[in-house]
Amino acid sequence: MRVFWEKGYEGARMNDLTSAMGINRSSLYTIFGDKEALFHRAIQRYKDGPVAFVWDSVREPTARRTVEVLLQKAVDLLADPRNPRGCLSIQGALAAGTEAESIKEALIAFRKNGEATLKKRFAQAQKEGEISRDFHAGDLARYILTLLTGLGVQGANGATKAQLQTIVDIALRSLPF
Amino acid sequence: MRVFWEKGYEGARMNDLTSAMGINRSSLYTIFGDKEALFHRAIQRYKDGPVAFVWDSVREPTARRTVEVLLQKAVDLLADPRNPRGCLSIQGALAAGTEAESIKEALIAFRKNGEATLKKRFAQAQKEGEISRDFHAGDLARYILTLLTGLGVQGANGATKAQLQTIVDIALRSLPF
DNA sequence: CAAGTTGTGGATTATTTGTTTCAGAAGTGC
DNA sequence: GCACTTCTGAAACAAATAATCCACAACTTG
Repeated sequence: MRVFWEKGYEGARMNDLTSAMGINRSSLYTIFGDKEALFHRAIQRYKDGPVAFVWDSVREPTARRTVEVLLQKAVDLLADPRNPRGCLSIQGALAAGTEAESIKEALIAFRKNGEATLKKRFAQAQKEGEISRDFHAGDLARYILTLLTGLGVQGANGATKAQLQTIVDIALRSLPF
Repeated sequence: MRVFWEKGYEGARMNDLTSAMGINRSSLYTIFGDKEALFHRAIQRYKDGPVAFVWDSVREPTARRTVEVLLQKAVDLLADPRNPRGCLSIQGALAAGTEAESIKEALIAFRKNGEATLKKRFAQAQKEGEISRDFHAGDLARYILTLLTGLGVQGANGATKAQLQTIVDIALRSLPF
């Protein structure tokens, strides 16, 4: 997961993967099948681990709090020096070679999944009266996800934690609802 | 430019490039040198053409108007069916293979350039009293650029023009200044 | 038309990629 | 201690890559 996170799908060479895992090339193939299968496992691990907060955040008592937690944890993740820079779902999507189309689709689906989860949370907030019904819940979700992915690219560019924090502060101060 | 835009740096094979340009492989090498040199020419063309509006927008009479024009033209560009999806500077940057480091740096520099231009515009707006001095001009520029790159990823994901438009509408309605 | 420049196609090189194979070492369970 | 599974290391493979070379055609220019 960490290697794919750092180098993207095509950027990660089998040598990088085996040496990072501390196992032999032969073993890797008998255990995981091939590179693509391994990558899908890595995405799953990424979703269950480092970015689980995206799916957890919707359990906050208010939609506003959800967004606050979401963006704050994104800053923490992106600025943690123990992690590769940026976001696996963006870093990996570059897989542009026509053959890697399925990789790209898996990552887009991954992001759409997060978007849908957020949309549901906003719809609930509208039922509860926290958010005006003038908005479409899906639009709000897409807006927040745009901020989130933009933040990911900024992190990959080498933005400092303070800079990421300021971006989030500005975004939160001017939340549309 | 169009091929790199669509497939990224490593995703673009020499065959794609020669057939898109309608010239021979030999000719390409004698004219441009190698793939990397060609890519730098493509970036320049991208900056002078499709995304020139980023550097033009700062000439709008107000900072608010600058941001409005910037984001609006981004939507137009990303939704134009004649263009590849997404943004060359993002699509290409994920070229992560260690050898392509110089490519990544060139694209980061490209984006930082846009950020600096925007920062200058915001600083001027502060001098003129349009924007409160409570902000740092650089922070605002980074915030807008975060939105812009996020928009680029949304476009690459296949968002429709209406969806992109709505994101921008929300962002503009809740501009921090 | 003739001389010289420029582009062409095809073959070729060296390198790198993901993947497979296989004999043998290391470990495990009875 | 012996059968059996699991892992290892190294070699090898086919495919694809960027890049080079060269003889020949096409064109431009005087």
